[in-house]
Amino acid sequence: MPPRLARKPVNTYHHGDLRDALVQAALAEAEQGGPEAISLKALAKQLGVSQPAPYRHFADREALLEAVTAEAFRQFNAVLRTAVGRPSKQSKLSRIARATLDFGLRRNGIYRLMFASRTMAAVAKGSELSNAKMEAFGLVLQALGDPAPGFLRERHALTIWTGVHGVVMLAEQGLLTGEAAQISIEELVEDLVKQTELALSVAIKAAGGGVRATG
Amino acid sequence: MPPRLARKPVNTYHHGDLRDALVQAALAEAEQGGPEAISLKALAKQLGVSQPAPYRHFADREALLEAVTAEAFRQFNAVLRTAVGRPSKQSKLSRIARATLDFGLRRNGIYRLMFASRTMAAVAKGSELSNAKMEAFGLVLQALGDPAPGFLRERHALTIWTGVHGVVMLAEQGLLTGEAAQISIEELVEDLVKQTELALSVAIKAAGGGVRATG
DNA sequence: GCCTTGAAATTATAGTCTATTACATTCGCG
DNA sequence: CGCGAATGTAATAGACTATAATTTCAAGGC
Repeated sequence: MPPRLARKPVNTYHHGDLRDALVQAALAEAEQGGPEAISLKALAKQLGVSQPAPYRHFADREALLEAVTAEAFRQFNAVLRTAVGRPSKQSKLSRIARATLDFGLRRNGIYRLMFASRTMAAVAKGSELSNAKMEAFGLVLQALGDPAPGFLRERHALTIWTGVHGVVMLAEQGLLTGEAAQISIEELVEDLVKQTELALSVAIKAAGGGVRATG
Repeated sequence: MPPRLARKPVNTYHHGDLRDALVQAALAEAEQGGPEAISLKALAKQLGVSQPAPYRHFADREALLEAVTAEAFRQFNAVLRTAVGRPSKQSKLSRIARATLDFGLRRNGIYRLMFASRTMAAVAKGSELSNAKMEAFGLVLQALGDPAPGFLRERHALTIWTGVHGVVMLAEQGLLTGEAAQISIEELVEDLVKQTELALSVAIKAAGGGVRATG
């Protein structure tokens, strides 16, 4: 008397949802060992299918990596949205910077998949992946708040984003620990945020006293 | 009448300097396709030796990558030293930031080898590689000039370094081009430099008006 | 000058991974 | 029900890392 499973008909020839299972399993692998830890063969074995089965769903390893990266961006964006939405005494910019830092350090394998692998470079815009990427940037833009004119906001969004990105990557390399850095990573990011906010306010004033929110 | 070659006895069973040849050839490969483009087998073929020959000189692929990375850092440091030393109207900080950006974009495969691969993570300090890495940071520190007390210099050296690093990595991902960025990469770095210099001068004043150079 | 010795290569081979081809099975729609 | 598309398997080829056993060569002691 096999319990009627609404989905996932166990013990069938067909897996049921191999494509999604592959993406999820690969994401778990990447979380541990980064992009290079993803092996189609190992994933197939782990999921109990034959070794070439994944090729039914992905043209090659790169195609799987792309799908995994898109999923990673979706999770990242969810984290950013939470950070932006949560009420706090800190500025939105500070919250989003901290959230990015946290994600980048805790889930570094995935972070590297997203930002430091060759996979992203060859991606067509308009693709699932490209869109997810753009959304992430949009969230940072949004975090800078309304008071600045568009081009200033963008400029400073880029500054903060690249800064945090650099902190994450160098921290993972061990370049920010040990005797080289008496300053903590968190302090460094906080510095970054303050610098950006300072520079933004200066720029706004310079742009002519009474600039209003432009959207 | 074969021309007497001081070294490199062509056509001998022993290559002569396979180790160094491997490092140089691997560096060339990495320059094109990044760390993952380095294949011991391909290098052996290219250099005209048998496939396992490289293992006489490197325990495994990772050991070669480490040696290559060390060499890459030596070249990078030479570039930085040149940038610092060259007389210019721009600040040292600006020059070193631009030099890093230029290196990171032009020789991105190598840059990724140095800063965005897993190789660096497991490196013992005191090693050839670790030392080369530390020297690079020292040069950035030095670029911030004398007027700041040590801890402030370090703080801002980290800020500028992480910022430029982030710009390079995101630019390579295509995240700073297209409609997303109406600002040029060079402008972004210049912004970064100015922000850092501004923040540093503010910090120095805050630290108590008449702070002298402390070395 | 020979002869030992060790470094630096070589051939042979095992094992992992990506990827393709040809064949088998199942789902689902008419 | 039955047929075609989707999804899976088995078999196989080819690239790469790595190890083991063997061969070549240069060089120094006697």
